[in-house]
Amino acid sequence: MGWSGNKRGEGGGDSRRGYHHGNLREALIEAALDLIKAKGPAGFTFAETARSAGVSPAAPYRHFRDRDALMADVARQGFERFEQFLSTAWNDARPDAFTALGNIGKAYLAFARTEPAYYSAMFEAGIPLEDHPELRQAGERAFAIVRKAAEALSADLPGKPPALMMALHIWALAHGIASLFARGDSGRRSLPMSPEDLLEAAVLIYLQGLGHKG
Amino acid sequence: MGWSGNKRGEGGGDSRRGYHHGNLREALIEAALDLIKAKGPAGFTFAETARSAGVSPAAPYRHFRDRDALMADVARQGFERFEQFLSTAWNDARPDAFTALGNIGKAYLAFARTEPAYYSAMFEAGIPLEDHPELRQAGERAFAIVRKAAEALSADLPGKPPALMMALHIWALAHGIASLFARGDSGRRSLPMSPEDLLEAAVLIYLQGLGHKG
DNA sequence: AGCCCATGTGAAGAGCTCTTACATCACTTC
DNA sequence: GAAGTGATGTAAGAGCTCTTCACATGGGCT
Repeated sequence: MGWSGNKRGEGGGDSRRGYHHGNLREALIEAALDLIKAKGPAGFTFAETARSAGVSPAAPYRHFRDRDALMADVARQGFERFEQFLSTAWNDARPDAFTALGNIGKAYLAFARTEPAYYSAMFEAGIPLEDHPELRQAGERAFAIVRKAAEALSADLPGKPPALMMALHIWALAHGIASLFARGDSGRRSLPMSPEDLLEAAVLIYLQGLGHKG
Repeated sequence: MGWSGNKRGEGGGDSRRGYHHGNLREALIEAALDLIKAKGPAGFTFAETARSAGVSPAAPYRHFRDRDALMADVARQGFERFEQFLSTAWNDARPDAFTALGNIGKAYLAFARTEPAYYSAMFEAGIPLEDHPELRQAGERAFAIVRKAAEALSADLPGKPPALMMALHIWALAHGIASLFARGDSGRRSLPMSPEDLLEAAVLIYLQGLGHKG
């Protein structure tokens, strides 16, 4: 697991000084991200990733079993960053739960917009979750942030609506808006308002429907 | 355009007696749908589609410029069916607008579940809309059904909230739930309730937030 | 009947995947 | 420190698939 350190005693931006790359695993993931960003999740091959990282086509097989394993690792890393991102936005319900939930929504859309490659790998690459349990777990950890927020809000609402249901509704709403309207810069559809405003309005209406005092 | 009739006279299920296939374009689309259903939108190739239709690998190039053109045509056909599906569910606001909107939601999820191949081609294939204007138009015609429903509901709500915004919210919600929870039979995540119930509850809460009398 | 062009075929070139044998380096052990 | 050892990368190649060419076929029009 401890794959974080670069083995060469670094001294500069010089990328490959010797025979060994030194950090090929990370370099492959970065190359894959660039290719996904440029040509979509289906638009890259194992050999192309190797070429892009400056190694022979056989080298990646030392680190990943096949293309899907690389894609799954990109997605797993994406979910971990996503969890961080959402957790920072939630910021332990500060200044208050309602505002913090709004920040989660903005963070969700910001992630989809600024990290389209991760977002594609996570949600659109079609990786079978049953073959990659660690990927499923990473996704559930990210969802847990939204669920925690829903629990905090539920406590202040009349009748204490089920937090899991609220979390699923909010996640689906954010995901739907991100998928349909906030992908890449060439937005897929024109809108009368920004995706962020659209999501904020939806969440506000939804919470009012649950008895939140606007 | 008149591509409906089979040119060869005979009777019988015999598929290709002569040199020409007779209806290759439609056969390729059907083969592509089967392959998308089996292996995902990225899991088929032009040559494989040809093989599946029983012709040589070069034959499809007479009907579609490349793989993307075939995929775009599948998606366009999918949007047209989708529009029909939603329109039937709406049924001109019968028996009443609220019930009919619920039927649209159920139809949305039913389409995603029973036609996963079309759904994948429409929303997950990553076809650039700017390259295929007829595809964008087909998508907008389908969205217009939801917008019509939103307009009917808005008229009965206090303050007449903007129908376009309502339609976008409902579409995003349905799309998010379909993408996350109602894909294929190997559902991606376990749920405490069916996707249909989840969506129905969300729409109900949302409309209550807009002042709908439950 | 005969021309014409839409439609389909077959062969060839390019690229990808994955394997096997070998080369090189980092770290350990004496 | 020097040799051993395992991890990491290279080179070469078999088998496959995709895509493009020139060529074959036959339905429809005059």
